[in-house]
Amino acid sequence: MGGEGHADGTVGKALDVLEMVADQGGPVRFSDLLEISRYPKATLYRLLQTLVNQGMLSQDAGSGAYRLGVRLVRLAHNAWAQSSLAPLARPHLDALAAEVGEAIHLAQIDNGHILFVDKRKSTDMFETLAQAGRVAPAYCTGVGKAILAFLPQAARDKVMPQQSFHPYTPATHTDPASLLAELGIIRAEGVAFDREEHERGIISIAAPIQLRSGRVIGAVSIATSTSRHTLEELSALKPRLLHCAAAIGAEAENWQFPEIF
Amino acid sequence: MGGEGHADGTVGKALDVLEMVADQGGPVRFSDLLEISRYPKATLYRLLQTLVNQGMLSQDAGSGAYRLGVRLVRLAHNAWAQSSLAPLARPHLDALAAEVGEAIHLAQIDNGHILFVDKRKSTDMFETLAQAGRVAPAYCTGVGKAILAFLPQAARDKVMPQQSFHPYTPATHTDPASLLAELGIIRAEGVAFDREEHERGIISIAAPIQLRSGRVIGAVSIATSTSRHTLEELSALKPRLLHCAAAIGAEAENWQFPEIF
DNA sequence: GATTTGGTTCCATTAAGTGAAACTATGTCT
DNA sequence: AGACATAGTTTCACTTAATGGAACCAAATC
Repeated sequence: MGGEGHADGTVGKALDVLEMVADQGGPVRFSDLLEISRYPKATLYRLLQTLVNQGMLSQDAGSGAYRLGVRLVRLAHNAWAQSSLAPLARPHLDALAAEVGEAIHLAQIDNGHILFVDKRKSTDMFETLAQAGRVAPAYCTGVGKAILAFLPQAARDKVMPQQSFHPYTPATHTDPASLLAELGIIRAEGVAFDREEHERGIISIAAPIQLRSGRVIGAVSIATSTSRHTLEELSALKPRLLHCAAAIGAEAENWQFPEIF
Repeated sequence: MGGEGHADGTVGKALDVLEMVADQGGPVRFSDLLEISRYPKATLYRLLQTLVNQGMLSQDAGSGAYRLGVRLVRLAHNAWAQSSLAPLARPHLDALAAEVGEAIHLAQIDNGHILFVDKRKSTDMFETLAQAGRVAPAYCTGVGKAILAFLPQAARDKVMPQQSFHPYTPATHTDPASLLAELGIIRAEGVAFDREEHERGIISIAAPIQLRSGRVIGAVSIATSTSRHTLEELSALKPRLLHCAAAIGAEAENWQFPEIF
């Protein structure tokens, strides 16, 4: 089983194409996609047609270029509301943000990558890479490491090979061994630090959000810049952060099944 | 109630199922979906499996209930950034919001319904139904009517039958004829008013965002509550609103094809 | 211990997706 | 203008994948 291609059936292929368009980050022409994908011309063409038909993609009138359709925005609104812990964590993040006055991030893991589902920004003075809906690598972010550390062995084994270990900064982990070593420490301490591993000058302290069963369902972090605070100063916020994470976890507990009728 | 139905191929069906889950607004069990959908058991089962596999749905560990997957949030982030006019309109909305101090909405039309793609809220004192990503009917919102009014005949004919004309308030249009009549007035005036047609106590003034070619690509509105302002007061903001809409339209003009590399 | 309810798997049937190649529409070079 | 490439669309014999009725299994419920 290779690195990628678990495209089950036609639906898988269609979604694969959708993802390709998403990755391009802008309008893509047919021939560009043809080059990137391994699908033959006609097949790709039909898949695109179908996706456009379905409103998942929209086609530029003039150029014929493809971009993601607005239907996705609508679906995601629902997804965010019903599937992420964002709505539930909201008040807790607000409280934490008000108290510490720094940027707060809420993240979940998605297929080996970190997905930011909500955030509060301290001030627009500096801008972290992260925004709600954005993705980031797990191995070099506070939230990522916090989640990885508390993942059950099996899940971690599945996720580790998905990490690229690209050295964003001199402080970035560049191999599984050193990361695993740190994960051990994180398990012991209960929080993870990002020591400018993803972005130079940006540091954070992160805590996993867990259910009583121990299952990790996400992470919260307090992020700041080195010009504003030191790691030690962040460290001082540990109790407050853990409290917030615990509060969110507790609330997630009795939420399993919002009974519909 | 169905209507709908133009499910092309397997992909269409899968997306149809996805939408069904989205509509439920929460975890759904297999049998619930089985009841709602016209698909046979085995077929529905496989479709769900595929979607879960693909991360478009996630399945609750304990109950086996389905909900929308986080992958959607990720995709939507891209969709929002690349396919809506939100990023481009951002500074203009900020400016307008700062100036008028009321709630600003930016919307596009999607399959006959209004999709809010961005907003600025005046104060959290009152909460409009609208939020980024949310949908609302076209026939009873300011932005909706502004867009409908300037749509080319053919497009409008396609969209009108999709309106439900549900009477949210006493002021809501309840038939195509009265709506069409107002659309004429809106075309003449250049702006649309929401006179508590969707939500009691909420009024707005909306302007279409158009390209030089005349094509409508969205609408901006200034919304407020009747307790804060009258329609006449809103009317006074018309020049400022039109200016904002024009500015966004002008910017959208030279944006057609952001040249990728 | 028997029966219902909710979910999963089988497998012959059939429909749907496939893709090489032919075709059309649009530039672009000489 | 004619020739030539380039980008996108359609065709059609072929192959694969989706279908769904029915059987099956598991866990609640009688």
